[in-house]
Amino acid sequence: MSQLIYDELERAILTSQLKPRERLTEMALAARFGTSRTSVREALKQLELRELVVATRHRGATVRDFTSTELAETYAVRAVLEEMAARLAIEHASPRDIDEIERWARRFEVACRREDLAEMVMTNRGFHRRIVRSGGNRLLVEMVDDLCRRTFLVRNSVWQSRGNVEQSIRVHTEMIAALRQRDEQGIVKLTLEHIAMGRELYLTRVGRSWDLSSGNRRDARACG
Amino acid sequence: MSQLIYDELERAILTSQLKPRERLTEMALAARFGTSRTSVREALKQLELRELVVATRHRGATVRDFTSTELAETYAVRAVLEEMAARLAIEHASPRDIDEIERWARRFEVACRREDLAEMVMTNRGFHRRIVRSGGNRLLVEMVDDLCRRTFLVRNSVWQSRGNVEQSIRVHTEMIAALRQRDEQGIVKLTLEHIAMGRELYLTRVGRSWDLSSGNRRDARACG
DNA sequence: TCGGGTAATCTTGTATACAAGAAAGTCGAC
DNA sequence: GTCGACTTTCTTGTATACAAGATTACCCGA
Repeated sequence: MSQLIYDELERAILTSQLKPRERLTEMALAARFGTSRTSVREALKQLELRELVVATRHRGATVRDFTSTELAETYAVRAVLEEMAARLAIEHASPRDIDEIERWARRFEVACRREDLAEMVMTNRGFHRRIVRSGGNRLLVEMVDDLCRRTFLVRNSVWQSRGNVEQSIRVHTEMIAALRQRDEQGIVKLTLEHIAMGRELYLTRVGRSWDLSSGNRRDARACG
Repeated sequence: MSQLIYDELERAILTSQLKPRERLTEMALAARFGTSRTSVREALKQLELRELVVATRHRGATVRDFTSTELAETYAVRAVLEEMAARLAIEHASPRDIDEIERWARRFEVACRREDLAEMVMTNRGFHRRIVRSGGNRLLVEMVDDLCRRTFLVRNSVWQSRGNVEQSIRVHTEMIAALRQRDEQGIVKLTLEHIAMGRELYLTRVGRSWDLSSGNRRDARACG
């Protein structure tokens, strides 16, 4: 039951139905879900450990908004882990894996044509997660997924630009081709470019709009 | 309050006072800590999300024991992240950082001389965590720490061998020297060797003693 | 002696009650 | 009118009660 509440809240946060800084009080959620505070509490605890909300004593949970520094750190680690995942996928992905990856890419395209933002977020996540999964390291799947969750606020703004959507679709296609050809260098390049696109976007959009005020503008500590 | 219970349980698990497969019932823990089930419940939930225990419906939580495959996955990811951390440390560690790293190394040596296993676990953890922290990426600190937690059962057996203890102390010393000389290749080499040592140990010790029976002996999916 | 079914027990899932502490609103004094 | 202290309200922290399900133990029969 608390898992259902967690899933619903995660979905709401990832699709920006709940926005950063928004407050989530246990009683309000309990009323909304028609349950008691106990289940809500567990769901919030889980959200807190996954860093999607931040809880403060006697003030309740608020949807987390990441600082520029924290996002930079996330992208730096993601780059390293997704590069590893890409290499593993080249080595271990079966034809069936690749077929399924391609299905996710198609679902993403459909969502793009319908301009269904929530579905775009979910299918893009499915696409990338399926690639990592094909590498065979299940821990890596969890870790990359955790990192992707942290970048939700960027992902939502990414796809308000038609150009970025087109580029995402193109990169997906090229990644599938690289997988089929077992082109390790190719997929690593695409993966790193894809992540770099997200990072650039947060620098130009998020960075400029509200994060300069936080005064926390150290370099990203990216690796290499 | 639940945080105190969490800390105590984590410590007990990491130092093998609580062994894998051992059951942790909410009521028993509540009685032991002189509190109610509520706080215990939150602590257990946190342990579960950190993967130190596994909870099954209506049966309670048991200290997790990782399969050979899961440990292999952990070491593979750790290698990649610690390599990143080592490079960042070379680039960003200040002299004060390195001094503090050295202090942790000394505390570890003292613990070794006293053969205080719990203190050895904690100071070794502190040493490595401090290196990662000196790189400046705080997310990376959390992630590496999470991974280290998963290898507790190996770490405890590592240091029952005098030779391994000596080697750990030697590697620590060499890592500090590499940091002072900003020797990137050197520290990467040491880091990867250090992790490989742990992996070899689980293969020879844990792997042979009880995990072959699980029949789950796929390759480690290590990267590169 | 072994197997199956039933009942007792154990353990978690869920709801609620009470307490404490923080935030916010209000009243009064200057 | 504004500042400050006080009171009210809001929200979480903690304990407990009840329900449901799973396991376990036990008993009976073959």
